[in-house]
Amino acid sequence: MAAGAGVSKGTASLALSGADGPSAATRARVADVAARLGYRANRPATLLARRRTHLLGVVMQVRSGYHAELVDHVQAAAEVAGYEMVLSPVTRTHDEERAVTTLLDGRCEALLLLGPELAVRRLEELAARRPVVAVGRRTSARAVDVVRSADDDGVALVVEHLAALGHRELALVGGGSGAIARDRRRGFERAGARTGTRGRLVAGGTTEEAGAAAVRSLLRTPGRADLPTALLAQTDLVALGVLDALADVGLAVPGDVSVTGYDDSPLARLRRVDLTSVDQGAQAQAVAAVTAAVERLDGGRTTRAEVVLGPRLVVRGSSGPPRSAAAGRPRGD
Amino acid sequence: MAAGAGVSKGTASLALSGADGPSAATRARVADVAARLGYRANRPATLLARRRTHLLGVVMQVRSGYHAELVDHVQAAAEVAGYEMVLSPVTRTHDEERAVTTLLDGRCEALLLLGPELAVRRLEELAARRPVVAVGRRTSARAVDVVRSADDDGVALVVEHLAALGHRELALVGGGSGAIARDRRRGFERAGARTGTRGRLVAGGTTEEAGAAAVRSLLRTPGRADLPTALLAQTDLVALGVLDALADVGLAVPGDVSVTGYDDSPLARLRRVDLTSVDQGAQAQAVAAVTAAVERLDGGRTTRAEVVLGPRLVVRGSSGPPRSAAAGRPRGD
DNA sequence: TTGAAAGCGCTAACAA
DNA sequence: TTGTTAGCGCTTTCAA
Repeated sequence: MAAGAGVSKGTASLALSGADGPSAATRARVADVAARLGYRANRPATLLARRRTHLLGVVMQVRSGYHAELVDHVQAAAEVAGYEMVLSPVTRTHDEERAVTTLLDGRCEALLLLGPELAVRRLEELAARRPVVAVGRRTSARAVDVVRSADDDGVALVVEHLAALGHRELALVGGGSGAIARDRRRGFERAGARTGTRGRLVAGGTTEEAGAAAVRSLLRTPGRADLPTALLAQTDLVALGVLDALADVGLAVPGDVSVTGYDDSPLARLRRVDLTSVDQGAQAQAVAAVTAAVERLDGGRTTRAEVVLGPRLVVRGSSGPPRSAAAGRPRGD
Repeated sequence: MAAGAGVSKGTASLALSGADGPSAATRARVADVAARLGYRANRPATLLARRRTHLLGVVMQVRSGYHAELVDHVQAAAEVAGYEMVLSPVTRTHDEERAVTTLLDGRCEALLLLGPELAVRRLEELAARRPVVAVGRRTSARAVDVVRSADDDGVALVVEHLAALGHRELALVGGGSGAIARDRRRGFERAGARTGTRGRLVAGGTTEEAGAAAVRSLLRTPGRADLPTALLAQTDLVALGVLDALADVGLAVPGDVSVTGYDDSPLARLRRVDLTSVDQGAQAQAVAAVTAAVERLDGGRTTRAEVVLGPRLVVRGSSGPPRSAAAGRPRGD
């Protein structure tokens, strides 16, 4: 290739990478020969020889639609920043640790972990070696940058929306012990106090079935008269379970009960589901995550960054005024 | 690292890779030092030095849930075969051509393309350089192996299921000019002839909205009396649109009209959707695709392989006997 | 502005 | 069984 253009290997390398040195004429000649030969640099060789790789490693849950969306935007943001994204999926046979190891071995300069579930001490070990950004999840790991949306505010938006519709009895469905669940619970409680609504918590997991089970347990509770008029599910998937269980017992949504989800996943947008939900802003998170990594790599930042983005309420057909409120008001307001 | 164990670099390399040569004692010592130092081989260097990379490149549509499922299984199958999977996602900023280029530059030994949309001549160019497997999509490209499920048989399964329920008037919704659509149409027509059902085609795309539009156009057709009693959507997503449009006009499913989808995506499994669909067997396709690649790489196969897997009907709540059949039979059969 | 040469961290062939 | 050596295909100094 270099021989074909009558220049040395080194000059060809400079010409192709666009570095300054070679004259315009040489540049053109090299580009020409390269194109004619279909020349492409050997990636491993380039990566080995270069001082820096400009590789951003991303660990994603391959089955997660939300992660897919993030990855899409990270890819774009990385390119703008002059980096290349390398994907390492968590699958049935490759857990998160393995995914991270693959990226490290591949000489990625920074790690973007989507919804990481690694132990805090492991995160800290990693962060000691290179920039680590946790996306979508709070972590106490020092030196790990965090990009997430304000889960408490997100739930608060929902509570305020429901309160404005006239709901007074709310229930938060789902939970668990994670940081996300904790934040959402806190937002729920504070917003409840602020809006004068009564809120209760109903245990539940993160699956459709868990949502359905939560509703069934709620219906078994004595004093059915003061059932909540609105159910806030912690994720869209849980909300689907809630919707199912309500349909099973003949309760209308939003007539008898309003239901909301969280994530604004493609599911929520389906007309058949039409779920009021909370958009966490995948693009903004992706951009912030790439920015955080690049700031450490090129900007010399060494202090911890925590970027908390504002969520956005997306109102759809699954939430409406409660029966009592509708009855108590003049028709057609 | 080699120094630490008191052996040469070469011996250490052999010991770590498990090749035979080093004695058990040396092996242990090297493993020990490596573990203590947290030594990990530099991937680009390894890839550059090795004769073979044992890398299987996979191009996927990052937003596709079906591709995600395939990737999950490909990862597992590749590992069993002694290969490593490298993912190259198609995103908003990286088209399929770019995704392929990335894999080629990275010295992948074979390419698994999920639902490829590259031109036939481009596929042939690629296949001239290394094994290429098209997954889920027929192609006339010579030398490109194909792994797909029998789309005609899949639709035929649905037709037979509906015919057995008593349906006589069917409609296939969706289509387009692709190979997949063509196969499904053919299966629809042949199975229709075989089962004595009358089938019509309703144009439609591959989105939810297209499904809804198809139903609306069908309802505008004069002679509403002989509307089809069952609608076969070409994908689950299209089926969702169909379900919505039917609900809009107050037609019950499956009471008034039965609806079926295709893909058996997570969507179809949602209880709120509960869609009769066709499972294409992601795991079997993944295994077949990896096998095809490995046969060429290690088995010396040079003839084209086309693996056509049998789809599986998954009956759910969206299909049932037509009103007329139900009325014509004794109650409770 | 260019060429020559060293070296990135490994593997693999060959000698010992 | 082990050490030595020569690359793998690039990038990046340093001289010219």
